[in-house]
Amino acid sequence: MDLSERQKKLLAAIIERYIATGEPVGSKTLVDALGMPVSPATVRNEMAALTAKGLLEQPHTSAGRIPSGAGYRYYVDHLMKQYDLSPVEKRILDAKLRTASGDSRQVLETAGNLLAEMTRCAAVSTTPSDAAAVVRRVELVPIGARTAMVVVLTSSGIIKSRVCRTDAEITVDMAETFYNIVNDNFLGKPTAAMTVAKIQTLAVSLGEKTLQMTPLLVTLAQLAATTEHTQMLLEGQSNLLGYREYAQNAFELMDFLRHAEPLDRVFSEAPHSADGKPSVVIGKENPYRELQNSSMIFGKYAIAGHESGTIGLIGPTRMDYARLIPSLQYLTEIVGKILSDSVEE
Amino acid sequence: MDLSERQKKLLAAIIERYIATGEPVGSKTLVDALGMPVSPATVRNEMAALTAKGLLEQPHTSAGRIPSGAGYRYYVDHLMKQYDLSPVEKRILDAKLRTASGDSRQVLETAGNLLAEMTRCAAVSTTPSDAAAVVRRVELVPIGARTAMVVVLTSSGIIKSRVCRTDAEITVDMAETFYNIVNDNFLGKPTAAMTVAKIQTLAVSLGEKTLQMTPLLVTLAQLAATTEHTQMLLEGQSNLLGYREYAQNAFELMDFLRHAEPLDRVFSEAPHSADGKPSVVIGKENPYRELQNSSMIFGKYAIAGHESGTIGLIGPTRMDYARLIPSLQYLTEIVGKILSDSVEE
DNA sequence: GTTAGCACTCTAAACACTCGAGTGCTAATT
DNA sequence: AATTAGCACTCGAGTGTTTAGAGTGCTAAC
Repeated sequence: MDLSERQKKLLAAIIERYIATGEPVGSKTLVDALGMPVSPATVRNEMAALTAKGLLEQPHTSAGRIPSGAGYRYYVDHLMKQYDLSPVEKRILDAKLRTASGDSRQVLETAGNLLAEMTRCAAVSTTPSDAAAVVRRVELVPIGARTAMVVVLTSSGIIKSRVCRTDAEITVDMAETFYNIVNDNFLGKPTAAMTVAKIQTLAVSLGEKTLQMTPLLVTLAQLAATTEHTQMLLEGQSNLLGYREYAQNAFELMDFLRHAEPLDRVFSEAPHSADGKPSVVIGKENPYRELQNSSMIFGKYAIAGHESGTIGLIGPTRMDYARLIPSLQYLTEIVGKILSDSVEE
Repeated sequence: MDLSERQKKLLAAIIERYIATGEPVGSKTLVDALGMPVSPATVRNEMAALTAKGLLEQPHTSAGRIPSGAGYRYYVDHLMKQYDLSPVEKRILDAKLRTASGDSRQVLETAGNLLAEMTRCAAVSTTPSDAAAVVRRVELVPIGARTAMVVVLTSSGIIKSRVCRTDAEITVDMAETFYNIVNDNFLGKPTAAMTVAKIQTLAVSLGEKTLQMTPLLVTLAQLAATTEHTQMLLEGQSNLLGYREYAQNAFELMDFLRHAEPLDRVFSEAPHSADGKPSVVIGKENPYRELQNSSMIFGKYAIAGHESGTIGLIGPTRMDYARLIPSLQYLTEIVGKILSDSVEE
């Protein structure tokens, strides 16, 4: 698909104007607003050509043009000039995220909130996960006579903890047995191996002594499960209501977003550029019907060098790609950096 | 306000029908649907009487009646027959909540989700808090050479933890100093006393040795802060989009809900019945304009006997009070019970 | 006290009409 | 050969009018 220089300029102008206003762009408006050194008629001819190539669409005969999916795609791939965040904005983001640091979920939550606020889109993110992770450390923190906190640390730096209540009192002896069981059976093994089933067979084979501590072990298994099963976080969905294009089917989309599971699949199925650049999925390119008049931008964040989770944006197809892509990219970077901090080098 | 038996019956019928259909109820429809042993004309007379008393309203002269705020209020206070959850439903709720147990936030989140799902309303909840809480225990869990997890337990049973990274290596000696500082200064004191400012003056007075551990102490202060500042959780806001009455101003309401702070105030300001029954705020009774065509039902849950947080429902004024009130009540009870489990007796 | 009957009211839907932004084509201009 | 002015045409959004129907209030009869 080759376009003349003028066509490129025009296409970019049309798309940018449509993104800004949300209304079909007509030839006259375009010439007036952009001060192009040509007449509306010329512009009309070019627009007809671009329409023929499938880059523009006409809602009806006597309306202006709006970009087609292919139009956006061409724009994103070839025309768009990305607008990076200013150093000041970056510093503000940094600061806000740092204060949330500590719990990965909280970092992602604030990241999502910031992103939603900045972009007026819905922000989605998945908590870190690493299927190949290995159990690196388990700790039992006494809280009360019959309550303890179980802490798991994996090789990929994920830390999870949960409070657990046992039927019997937790003695030093019992804690020791717990550590022994853990050391013998789970340390250095993949988290996936630490299942409830495995623990039950273990409890049987070890006999009476372990009976009182099954709650502890079960909690451990549950924690292991959460390190694998990634959670989805969704922020700022209400932003979408501000856009004309969602006036009718807002409910459908929101309902879709609320059921995290398919979204999770969207991310893993979608093509993602290898080089750390965010991926863009535009309108109909999307496999799910509910998302076909939306676009998504998403990128992976890496903890200690491993791609661990995704942060994404969902908004109308006429989103401001030129600004949002760099914003998202910066955020994935900084989130990765912050989350890596809790992993030992 | 005294009504005849027939008027009561009629009012209840009108409200219930309006709740179900969302459309103004006319005299004929009412007689047909309810098989009342009177004619539409009689019903009309009674309706006129109820309108005169301010319990019903007419959108326009030739439409049916809809309940007024006062009408709902009368219904909720005097007419409504509450529908409890069935034992089966209760058991299902129980089970689902139990699996989330461990982290109070997670319990509330699932509770909110379940509530939203069941009621098709938005569910709000606040994490437990207790201003009078005292620091009962602090633990430092080693994670790596320079990473540790700080755990705080308060007298009201709130447990919070966060991972912290220090500049220097964490030695046994250092941990001991940390415990000493904590024991001497914070244990048994209110969480509110454990502020960053306090910690800084402390660090100065104790000199060099504590310098390396300020990150740990700061984390501690942050944790203390989170035990006081309650968080708001909001689930199922998209449910609201399903109702006709929110067609236009959905955005306004959602935006209001998203900014948790005022909602927090709503809960604390609103009158709450003393006896553990949920409170109901109907339409215009609400102090905030954005909520004035919504109703709220909310109740407090208690951890170990102390009222600790709120769970609430927000929906259109024509919500199904008869079912939602008992559902909410049951949920506050069970959430309180589950959260109390992690507190020692 | 209840009910049938009837005139009255108001909304929502259907329809006709106008206005204007925008188009595509053709012929003139550079 | 590319550009542009001119012009007839299209279509949607907005406006006024009409009509059907649901629902009401009132009166007089039961």
